[in-house]
Amino acid sequence: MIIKGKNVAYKLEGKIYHCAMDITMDYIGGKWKSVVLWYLKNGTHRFAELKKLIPDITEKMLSIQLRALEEDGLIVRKVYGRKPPMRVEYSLTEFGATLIPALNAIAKWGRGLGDSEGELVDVGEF
Amino acid sequence: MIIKGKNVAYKLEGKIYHCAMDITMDYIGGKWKSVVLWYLKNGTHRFAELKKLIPDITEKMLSIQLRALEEDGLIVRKVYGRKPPMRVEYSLTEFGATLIPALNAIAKWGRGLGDSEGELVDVGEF
DNA sequence: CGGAATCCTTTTCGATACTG
DNA sequence: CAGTATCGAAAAGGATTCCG
Repeated sequence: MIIKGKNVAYKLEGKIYHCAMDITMDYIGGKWKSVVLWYLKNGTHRFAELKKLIPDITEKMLSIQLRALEEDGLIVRKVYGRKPPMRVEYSLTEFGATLIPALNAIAKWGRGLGDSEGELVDVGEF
Repeated sequence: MIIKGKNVAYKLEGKIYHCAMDITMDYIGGKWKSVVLWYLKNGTHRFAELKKLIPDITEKMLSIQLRALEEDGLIVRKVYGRKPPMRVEYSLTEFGATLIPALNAIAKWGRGLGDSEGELVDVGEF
């Protein structure tokens, strides 16, 4: 990032970013985060629901992603009940909701490509 | 992705995607691709120019990312001259240009966060 | 129900050195 | 100038089992 002949960068939470893309990608990058956010975009979901919506993710990965997203302040985790059959719900925070336009743009491009170049396949066995 | 009670997915170049986010992320995900695309968005750049614009990337990584982006059809590589002091230019393809709205949305969010929460630091030593 | 623990494999990343 | 080659470290991802 070059401003008026000087090399400058953003410093955020101790990390240096030379480019705004980097910042966003640090929040939504990786294989799963954007997908999880996508499904939380339209409302609250429980752990098992997310696992069903994202069949290819393992529970371990889902757990890791949810905790990372929570640490970043993008989602909230709410626990109902304290004994084993408990209910945990995840939803976007207000901060997380600011990502929605970007998420929509990303999904729109993917959908466009999928519709024009790809084919729909049935994966009903899930 | 659930349509009328059936589980369907996109199949694109042999890969299965359950979610449109996935498709896009396959093209722009990872640590460097989006940054490279960002700098090519506004015009052609040479290898060494990109290296300067993205100080933290190694030549190896830059090379790998550029080849991956080329394989995906997002950028073109043009070589001028065939003997060692040669000139190689990279630029977005028409297909790559369709990503610009999404890239803009991603950068906008990062910039917003950087401006409100981060600080600008001088990294003039580059 | 909603994970955590463990172990393992795969992929990515980075430093350094070298080349047509 | 624009990369490759090589190596090793680190991170990401996956399968399975177990637990409050």
